[in-house]
Amino acid sequence: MKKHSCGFNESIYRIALRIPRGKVATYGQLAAMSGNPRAARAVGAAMQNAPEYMEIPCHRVVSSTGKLAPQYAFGGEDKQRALLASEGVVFKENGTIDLKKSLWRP
DNA sequence: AATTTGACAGCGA
DNA sequence: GTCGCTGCCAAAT
Repeated sequence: MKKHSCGFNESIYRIALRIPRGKVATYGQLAAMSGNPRAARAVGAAMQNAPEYMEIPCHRVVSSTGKLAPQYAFGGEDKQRALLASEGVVFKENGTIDLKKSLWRP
């Protein structure tokens, strides 16, 4: 046994991996599931630190407003949008995610 | 050990 | 309906 990263991050990764394909979860939602409904920002930080070998679908994690991550996060919102759409996520005309239909429901 | 940053969320004008 | 500011948490430097 050894100390991996901090427990908080671990919880976030664990939940993020539970997000089914075709659905998306908000940072605040992951935060609430990990036990800190106010740690939405910490979730974002955790995602940024998320090791690639974990294969975390961070592209399925979006803001509560249905807005996607900034350009520097995935190489372009357009890219993330196409990827999510490819998985079955429903988007609105304005390019934001339709959380009404694609929000992950545990 | 302390300070600053950050891929947010919620409320108000 | 759009735009901006504040508040919260944890990690990294």
